[in-house]
Amino acid sequence: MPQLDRSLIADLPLFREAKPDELDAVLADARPLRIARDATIFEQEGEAHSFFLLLDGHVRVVKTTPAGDQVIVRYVSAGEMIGIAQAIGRDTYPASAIAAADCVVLVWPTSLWQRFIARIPGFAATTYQAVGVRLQDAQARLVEMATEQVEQRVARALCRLAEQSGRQTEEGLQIDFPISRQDIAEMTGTTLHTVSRLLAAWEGKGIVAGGRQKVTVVEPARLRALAEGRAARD
Amino acid sequence: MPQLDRSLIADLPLFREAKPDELDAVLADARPLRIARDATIFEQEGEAHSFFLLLDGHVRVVKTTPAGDQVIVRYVSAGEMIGIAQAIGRDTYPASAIAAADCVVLVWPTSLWQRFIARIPGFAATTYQAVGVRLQDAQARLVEMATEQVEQRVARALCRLAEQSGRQTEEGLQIDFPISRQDIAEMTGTTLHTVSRLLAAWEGKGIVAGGRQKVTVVEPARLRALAEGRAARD
DNA sequence: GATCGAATTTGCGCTAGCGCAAAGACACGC
DNA sequence: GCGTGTCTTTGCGCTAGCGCAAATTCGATC
Repeated sequence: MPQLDRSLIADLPLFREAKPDELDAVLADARPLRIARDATIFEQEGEAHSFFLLLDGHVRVVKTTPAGDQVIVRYVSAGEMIGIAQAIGRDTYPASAIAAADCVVLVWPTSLWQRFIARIPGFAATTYQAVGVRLQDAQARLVEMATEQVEQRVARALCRLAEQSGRQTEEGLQIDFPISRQDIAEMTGTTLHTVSRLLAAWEGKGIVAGGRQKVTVVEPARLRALAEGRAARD
Repeated sequence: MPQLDRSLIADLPLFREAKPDELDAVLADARPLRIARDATIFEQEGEAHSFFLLLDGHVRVVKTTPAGDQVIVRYVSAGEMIGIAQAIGRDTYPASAIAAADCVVLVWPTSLWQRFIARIPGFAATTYQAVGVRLQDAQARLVEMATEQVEQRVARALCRLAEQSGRQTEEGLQIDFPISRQDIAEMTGTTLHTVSRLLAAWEGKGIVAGGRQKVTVVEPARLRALAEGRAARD
């Protein structure tokens, strides 16, 4: 059972307005859980009986088509909630969540959702706002998928990942969890082959550095230029 | 000034739980507005000073990229709200709204949003739920864009339009507002040329019937089969 | 009903990027 | 240290669908 750092949780925007005793009551209802890398947290179309707060690690949210293709809808970082399907009126998860690295989550039964809303001031507002942000994000990606070439989309995806979860190393800004070419392909609607070729080309130009399940952005500015369709000089 | 049918408005899910006098108070604050086809209701990146309820007509919500490409994010039918950017914490519209047919809308100044939330029970819940539905929809389209071929995407778009806004005619299920090949292309991330070719092919098979700014679905079942990737026999 | 402009159709060449396949490279367990 | 499986790289052919351009049709306007 991982040890909870109460003060860290209290600092989350989600609980900014919560009174300490209410927060404690709510935390007492939570079950902390360690989740190993690649383990499934919940399954697409599965019954939504829990919601989660990601305390540590990274989670990949994936949709699978009837044909079996997978698309990565988003990556979740610590401090965000996942599995809040019931918040938007669904009783089944619209996607699967898979630990992209070892994770620590807090789990509540769905039945407590209403109590959350009622007892934690600001919780509803923050949560619904987060849904709005996700909508904006999804629409932005829709526009990108519709108008941009593969190279641009991959560059953009890497920029996002590096900004959201980049760790500074001596080599550059490294993505903080294992990510394969296949994963990048599933974020951008292409194939791992094309991603591999692109990364190889960029590595040749010194923009990124690759590795097994690893990507490091060496020159963020040039990658961003690619992402925005500004032709990189040479 | 169009004449308001109060009972029609009161029947909307949005106001299902509103008390009659509160509803009247809120409607008194509204400015009804006729909007001619192709007129802009609000502009992307424009300051969000109003929100709208679409009473009649159809509205196209469009995002424009820096490169000038347009993508149709969704079509709005009567009874839905538009321009609720401030509800999700933005002070500028993330997209443009253009009347796809002659429209009647109710307009409120953004400053009244909080009053709406406070005075109309169920309004906040319904609205946020609608945002959730849009998110689901956007993610579903993202998956489609990432995994499906153009033919499938166009078939799907037509299915959606026909279901959402189809009017039964002797020829088949006709989309209820003027829609060009270009529009369909902007919904599906392709070009008007490809859409034209696809429609011509389908028309030859008797699945749809075309026309200038007009599409009629003659055999919905076969179109759906195409949309779901089930190979249509011949 | 003649004119004009916008929407649509159609042809043609071209290429981005997919699909398949095979060959490396690396991590991990024994 | 060795084997094994997974991840990655790379080559090669092919095609879906784009871009360009020209011809055509249809509505609207005067």
